[in-house]
Amino acid sequence: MNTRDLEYFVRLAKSKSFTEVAQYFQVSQPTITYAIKRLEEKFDTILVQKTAANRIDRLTPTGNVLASYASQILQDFKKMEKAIDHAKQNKIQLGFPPIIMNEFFERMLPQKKSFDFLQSFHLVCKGSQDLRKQLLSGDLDFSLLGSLKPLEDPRLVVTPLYRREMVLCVSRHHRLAAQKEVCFSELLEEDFILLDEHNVHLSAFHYLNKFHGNRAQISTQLDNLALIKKLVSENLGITILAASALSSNEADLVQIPFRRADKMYFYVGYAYAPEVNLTKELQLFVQLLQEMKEE
Amino acid sequence: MNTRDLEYFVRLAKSKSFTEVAQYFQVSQPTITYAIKRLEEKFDTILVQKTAANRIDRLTPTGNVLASYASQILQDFKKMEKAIDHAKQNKIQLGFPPIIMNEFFERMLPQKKSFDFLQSFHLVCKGSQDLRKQLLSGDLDFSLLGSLKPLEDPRLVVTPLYRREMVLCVSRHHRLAAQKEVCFSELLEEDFILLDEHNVHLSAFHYLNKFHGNRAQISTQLDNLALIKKLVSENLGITILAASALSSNEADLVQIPFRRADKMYFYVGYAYAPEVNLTKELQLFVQLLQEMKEE
DNA sequence: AGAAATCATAAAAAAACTTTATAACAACTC
DNA sequence: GAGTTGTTATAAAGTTTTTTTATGATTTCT
Repeated sequence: MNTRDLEYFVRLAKSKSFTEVAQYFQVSQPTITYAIKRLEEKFDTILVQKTAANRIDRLTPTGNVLASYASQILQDFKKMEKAIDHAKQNKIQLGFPPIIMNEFFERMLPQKKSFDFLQSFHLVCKGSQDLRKQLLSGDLDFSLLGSLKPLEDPRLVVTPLYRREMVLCVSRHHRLAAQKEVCFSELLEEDFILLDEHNVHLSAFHYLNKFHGNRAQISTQLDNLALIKKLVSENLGITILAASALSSNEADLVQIPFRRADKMYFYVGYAYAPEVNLTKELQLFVQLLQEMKEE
Repeated sequence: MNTRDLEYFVRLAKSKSFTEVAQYFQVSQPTITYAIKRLEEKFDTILVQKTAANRIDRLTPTGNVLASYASQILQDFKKMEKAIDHAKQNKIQLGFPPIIMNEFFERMLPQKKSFDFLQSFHLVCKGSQDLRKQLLSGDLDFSLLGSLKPLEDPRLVVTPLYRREMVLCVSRHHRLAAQKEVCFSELLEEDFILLDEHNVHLSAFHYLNKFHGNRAQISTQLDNLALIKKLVSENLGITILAASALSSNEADLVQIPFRRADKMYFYVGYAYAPEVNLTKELQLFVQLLQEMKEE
């Protein structure tokens, strides 16, 4: 069976016009008519309900089923093509949320064995939401993920690793720097410097802010964690981070836990699409992650 | 692109001989040669590594990736065909483990609204292991599942509902019938009458038995829950059931909880393949299940 | 009522796929 | 080591599948 027929049909299911589909694929109109006929014959069913005037009325139940399965299958074809492209380049596409990346290198690089082995990976550094999408579309083979809720996704093979507390991060010269604990309500007048959209930090801020009546303001949003730390260390604002996102040598930064009611956790795990088979390199990497978890 | 080429390739990946594949599909040998060539051209990569003598040495990395994705996709095609067949018959294939079925009808039938609406379903009553397989192969559209561990499966959309304690079930004339609690070690000499393979009850028995040194014996295995109950009520043996599997009108049967260390739970939930879209009927059914959960 | 748009069908053309026939080569066999 | 067998590749012919062109039937719009 030819997948082109499925492409025609999936488009038809949306556009509801044979002519439009033909134009879209730059083929003649009978091409579409015959393609649908072929499918109807193959599955021995009527897929499209027509009006008296031979216009498309709507899809039959079987048509709906076919449309939903076929569009999934076509996506899987694209995924497959991407996976083959990755294999050609001999590099595994590996996703890494920025905050986790920090922790990973902080901990792993001293052991240096992680260095050479990262050569077989191409690192993609993005927010967890984007990473998840890219896992599903096949752009990534494997990814670390962070979330404010325990990780799960029925479409992926997800393994949780550990969780870290979300903490307030301020300059050591900040008025709150000496506090043992902090409540979000004490921060309503502060300048928040946060990672931009798609990142968990922003969600954590919004969640706490909503809880406290949306009275706090974001002053700056950046896409660069290092820069945020720089700004905070110069006391130009404060930020919210996972406890692990701070390196030991950042003496100008102070992290303060939130009070009970405002405590949030950052859940870290890894995920991959069920079709992906873990290469030796990935298996090694998973082992490394597991070791990291146990520390 | 023609899926036949993928079928040829997937077979080739296993058999490692062009000739064998050709014989298997009852086509001439050059057909296979050309099919592989087409794929190699399409993906612009070499899929099969040959020896000097043009024999197959092994698959290249891209070949491996293609083989793994392609076989998944071919399975998905079969799934799609089955789903279309179900839609043709206008019946949703619904899986039901026998013990859950009992609880469901016990609770739902008095409300009678569940009756007419079951007409849109074709019920398949099997052990949860089989049901899970059939969900994956597309033979089932939706299924209830039971398990001794909290339900999960990355390949399915799984929703947990509730759990029930596994209990010992004996006749009211049985020597233990008056006991408030029982330890598996007290049962080593008993005649166990259990559901046959693929059922959770058997696993529960094996688990407890192993824990207690495999000293107990199964006397009878049947595939019919009603018959088991009948035999137990006539004191011909004892069995292990989920607490919910007993109806209120079965006065001859007594259920006894296990002692702490021997306690096991039966987790109940429902699952479906991610491609399935829930019809109105299924949505209603899910609602019913959720209500059942809350009681 | 005429023009424009939609889909269906038949016949021809083009493209894709398979077969037949044969060649090349290595691996056995005696 | 010459002959036989088993393997895959290639070219050319043949077959099947898909697309196009051309056209007709019907409806909708103006």
